[in-house]
Amino acid sequence: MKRKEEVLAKLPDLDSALTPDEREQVLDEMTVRLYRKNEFIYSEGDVPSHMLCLISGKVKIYKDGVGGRTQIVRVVNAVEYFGYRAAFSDENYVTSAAAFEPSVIASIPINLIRRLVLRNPQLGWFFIRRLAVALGKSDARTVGLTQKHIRGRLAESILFLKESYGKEEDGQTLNVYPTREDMANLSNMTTSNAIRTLSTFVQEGLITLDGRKITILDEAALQKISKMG
Amino acid sequence: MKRKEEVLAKLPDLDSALTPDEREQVLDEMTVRLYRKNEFIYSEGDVPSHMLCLISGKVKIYKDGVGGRTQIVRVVNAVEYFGYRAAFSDENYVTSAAAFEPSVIASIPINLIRRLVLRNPQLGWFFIRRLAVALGKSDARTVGLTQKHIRGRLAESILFLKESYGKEEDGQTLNVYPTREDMANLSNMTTSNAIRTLSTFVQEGLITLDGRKITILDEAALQKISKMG
DNA sequence: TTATTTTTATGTTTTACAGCACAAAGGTAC
DNA sequence: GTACCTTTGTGCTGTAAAACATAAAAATAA
Repeated sequence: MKRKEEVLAKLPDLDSALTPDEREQVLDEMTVRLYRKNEFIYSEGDVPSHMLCLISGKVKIYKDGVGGRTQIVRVVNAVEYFGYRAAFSDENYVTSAAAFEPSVIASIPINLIRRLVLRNPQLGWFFIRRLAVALGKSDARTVGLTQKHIRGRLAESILFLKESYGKEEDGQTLNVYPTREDMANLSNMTTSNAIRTLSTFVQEGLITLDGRKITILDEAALQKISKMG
Repeated sequence: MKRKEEVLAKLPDLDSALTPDEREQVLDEMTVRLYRKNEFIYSEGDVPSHMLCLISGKVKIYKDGVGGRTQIVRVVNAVEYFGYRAAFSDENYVTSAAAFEPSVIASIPINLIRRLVLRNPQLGWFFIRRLAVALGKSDARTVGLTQKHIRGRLAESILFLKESYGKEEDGQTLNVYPTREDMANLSNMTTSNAIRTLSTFVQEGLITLDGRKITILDEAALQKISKMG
C-alpha cells in the first residue's frame, strides 16, 4: 500500500481530482506490476477494463496490419497515461501495447475514471487536452508515413524518438534502444531497408550507431531530410 | 436571430449545457454563414479562434504534404462539430478545411466553449468521446493507408465515404460526389491511379460510375479487397 | 454561342522499395 | 563449453505505383 501511495503521488492530475473517499477507493482498486521487456500489456480486440499509467520504463502502442507487418502508432514515456482511448469511445482495443524495456505500470478501473471525469471538469479537460494532442500527432504521422520517401520516414522516426524519450547525458544519444525491426515498424518500411538506410545515415555523418544506441550528430540535417521527404 | 435559435436547437449536446445567461451569450457571439463549394474554411497555420459546426453540407479536413500532394484525413457530415482539436491542444491548425459542397457553418468562440467545458462535465465527456473516436479512426487510417495496396486503399476510401455520408434512396449510391482527385487524396495515390483503379472496379462489377456518382454493386467484395490489402 | 480551363481517361516509362536469399554476428539456453 | 535462435548486414530481382505524356470530355467563363 505504501508503494501505491507513492505511485498515486506521481499522478497529480488524477490525485488532485479525488475526494478522500475516492482516494481510498483508487488505492484499493489500483494494481501495480512490473512488465518484462517485450511483454504484452494488452492486445487488439481485448476489452479495455482499466486505464494504465506507465510509472517507469517505455511502452510501444502498435497495430498489426496486412501481411504480418506492424506499425508503431505511438510510444509512451513515464509518467504518462495510456490505454484509455478505447474505453472512452466504448470500443475494444484496436491497438496492442508492449514494453520496450522493463516497465512498471499501474492499472486503475476505467469505470472509476469515468465516474471521476463526469464529476470533475478539470480532469475531463486534462483528458481532452491529451486526446487532442494525440490526434494532431496521429494526423501528422499519417501524412508523414504515406507521403515521405524512405529516408524522410526514417529521419522522422529518429526525431520522433528524440521528442518522445529525449537524450542521454551526452545530449546526443537517444535515450531508447530500439531494434532495427522497431525502427522499421516506426517508419513503415522493411527491416532490411531500415538497416540499409541507417547505414547510409552513418556514412553521411548524420548519426553513429553502437549496437542499438543511436547518436545524433547532425540534427539539422535530419530535420531537413525529414521535412523534404 | 431566429435563424441562430434554430441552429442552436440542432446542437443538443451544447444547448443542454447552457444556463439561460450563457445561451444568450452563445446566440450573441455565434455567427452563421454559407460557404460555397470548394471554399476554404480554415488553413494550416491559422490560429483557431472558433469552434465550427457544420449545419448542412459536407466538409473535408486535409493536410498538404510534400511535393504538392494532399491527404484528406477526415470528413465532416452535418450536424457535427469540427475545428476544435487545435484549440483544445493550444496549437495553430495543422490541417486545412474546405467545403465539398455548399455548406452552412456556425462559428462559436472557442473561449466560450472552453469555459463551458470547464463547468459542465457532461459537455467535457461529449468532447472526450468525440476525440477518442477520431483518434481510433486516425490510427486505423494510418495503417490502412501505409500497408494496403492501391486497390485495398481505394476500396477502403469508398467504404469510408459510405460510412461517413451514407447512401442515397436507392440504397447503393454514395451520398457524396467526390472528384477523382478527391478519391486520390483520400486514398494516398495519384489521380491517374484513382481513375484507373475505379475503372477496373467497374469492369469487375464492384461499382458503377456516372460522372462523380459512385454506386456500390458488391459491397462484400469491396470489404474483402479493403481488408486483404 | 465560342473559348478556356478543369477533369477524366489511357498508354508508356521509370524507379523506389518490397521480397527474397544468404551470411555473419550477437544473444540465449542447455 | 556447444548448440540454437535472433538480430544485423548486404546483394540481387521483381514489381507496384509514381511520373510523364497526350488527348478527349466536361465544366465554366466570356
